[in-house]
Amino acid sequence: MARLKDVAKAAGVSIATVSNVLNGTKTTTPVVQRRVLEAITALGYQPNLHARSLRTGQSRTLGLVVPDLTNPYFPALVQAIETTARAAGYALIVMDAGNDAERETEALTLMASYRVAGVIWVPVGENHAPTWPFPVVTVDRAVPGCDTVVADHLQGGSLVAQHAIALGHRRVGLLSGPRSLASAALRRAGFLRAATGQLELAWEHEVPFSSELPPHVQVRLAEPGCSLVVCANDAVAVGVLRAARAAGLRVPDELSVIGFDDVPWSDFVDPALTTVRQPLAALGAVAVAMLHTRINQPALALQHQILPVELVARRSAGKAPAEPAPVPAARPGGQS
Amino acid sequence: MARLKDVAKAAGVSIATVSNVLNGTKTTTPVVQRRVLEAITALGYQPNLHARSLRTGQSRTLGLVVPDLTNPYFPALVQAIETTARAAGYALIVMDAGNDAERETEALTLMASYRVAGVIWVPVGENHAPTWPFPVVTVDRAVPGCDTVVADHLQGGSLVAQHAIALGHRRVGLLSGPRSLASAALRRAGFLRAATGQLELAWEHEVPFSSELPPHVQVRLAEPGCSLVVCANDAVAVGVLRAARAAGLRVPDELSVIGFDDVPWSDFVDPALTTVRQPLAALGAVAVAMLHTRINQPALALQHQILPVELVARRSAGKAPAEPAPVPAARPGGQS
DNA sequence: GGTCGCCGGTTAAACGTTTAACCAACCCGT
DNA sequence: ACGGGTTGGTTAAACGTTTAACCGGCGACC
Repeated sequence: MARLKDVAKAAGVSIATVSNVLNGTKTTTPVVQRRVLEAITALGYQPNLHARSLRTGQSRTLGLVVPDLTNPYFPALVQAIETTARAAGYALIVMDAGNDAERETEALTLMASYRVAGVIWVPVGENHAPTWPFPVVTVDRAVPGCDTVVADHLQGGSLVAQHAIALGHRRVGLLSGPRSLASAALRRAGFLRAATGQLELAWEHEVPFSSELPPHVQVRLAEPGCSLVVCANDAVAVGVLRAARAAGLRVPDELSVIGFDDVPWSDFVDPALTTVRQPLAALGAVAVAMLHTRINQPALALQHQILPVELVARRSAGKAPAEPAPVPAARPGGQS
Repeated sequence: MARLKDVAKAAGVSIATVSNVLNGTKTTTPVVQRRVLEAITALGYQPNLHARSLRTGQSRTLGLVVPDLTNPYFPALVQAIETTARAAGYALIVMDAGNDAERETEALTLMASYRVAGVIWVPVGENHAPTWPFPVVTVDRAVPGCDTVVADHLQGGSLVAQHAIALGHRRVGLLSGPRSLASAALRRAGFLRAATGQLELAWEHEVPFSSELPPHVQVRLAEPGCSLVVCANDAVAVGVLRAARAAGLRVPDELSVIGFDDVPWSDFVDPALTTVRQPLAALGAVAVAMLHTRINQPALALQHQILPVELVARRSAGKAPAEPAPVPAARPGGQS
């Protein structure tokens, strides 16, 4: 490959001059500038970023560590990160932690070897934050010493509750996600807060983020005793859809279902899922923006951004069915 | 960050010695070896790969260029590539071409600047193959000067036909993908070949890879005139599912549907899609293996591997319904 | 018209590695 | 006892950049 030296020789000029016109470090006379640029295109010169990084001590590479690329949540995030990173002049080294804390630290130390300018990190679980030799911004989970950008799960939960109320539901079942995950806990909290006084919690179960529902939940769904099931996840929403079908319950006529995440296929299942959309693209864009400013101004105060989510109403959640006179506890004087 | 020099000083030994024990270049006495290793862990030394690459002229980084990360086909592929690449000691720089040929070449030239050891490339469309300064293996599409690994779309097509025959179908509709894409053309060819003599092609339409079906196909599906629709894609299969539902046709009782790809959610739609699974993980693993050998032996003959696919039978395709005596064209003597 | 400052260019050092070339000491066989 | 091979270590050059330091010439200012 052509080196700076070759360009210099071809342009009849010193190697430093080529470097200068290349990055506009010093002013140059137009004629020599033209000669240099011509030589560059003629030789198809591409700067050696290894050499540049070595010399300048900074690199134009960002790292990205995610727990599991096949999680439908991530592709859109990764895409947004890659696109905005490249637009800002960074390339992206991606590593998959395989949902394993050990492989995750492995990945992060590797990132150190590659001398990335910074990394965007979606932590796999609860974690120690050994301090890394590069700035880190975490996405979706807060980690003590790091900048963070998360979706507003709390708001998401309350949006669900509001929607349920607006549709006229009274008794709802709740399938909440692993309590140990901050995001799941926040969704639950937001939902419960906005539900108090308006919605009655028929039952609640804590389930993993999966469409394979545990047996006791399946039997519960055979006779839900509520008009709406609020799910931790689009995946568990699909599980509920299945269970409902198995029980002969028509969705949404007899039972409404609400998911969370708006994964790409939530519009493909039948009925299409009413769910809460996470601002994946914005999450990614903000993450690289934060990282970029942190790289340039390491001393800045820690940032913590919370991005708004959005309820997308589709067919899986409909109006509450006319109450089958459900044990009229309060008799306001009507005939019984 | 700690440099080789620091380790050397801490261990009371020369910088070259440290390098030697680090990569086992020369034999060293056990005592000095221990001292060096201790110093390394004590200082938390991580080699500067930029410097190493600069010196050795080779890098431990691979590139990956894909048309669109949000395409459900890719995450599993990317994951497989990343995992096997890292196991082989490479990091992976990922770039999304945004389905745009221009951004794609942009990405590839950038890869040159990063001096990647080689790149794995899923080309966005029909293409010129300007020769790149690094080895390239393409996935899913053949490109003249490159090693290639593809799934056996031809076999996939014929598997579909065989399955249809086994289920007793006679008249089928075919929604084939863009003829300009080699993969789509192969699927079609494989299907038609295996179908001849056994299956009657009621109709065929060429559709884009999308679940939004063009209007004329929608009206066709309102009265399909066949017992099975073979789809170019899982996405279009979902489109067919929708149209069938709109037309009041029960799937699979009245109409069977077969997709292609086995995207992650094909098990989530209702009914779960019968489809053809592409060996995504194998594709990725083979791609990096090929690239690895090509990097080490540039002069080898070009490779072209075709990986077997697999039909996964789910609920969307069932037995052919008893023929409603469909205009008995051939009268074997029955009363007319 | 002499001097000062700027302008446009060059020279050379440095970044952190690897590795060829060199060297001292030691072991062994004669 | 002496020389040659081997063993375990060091010195220094090189990879392709950036950038500080240097320098000649030219225009401007007094």
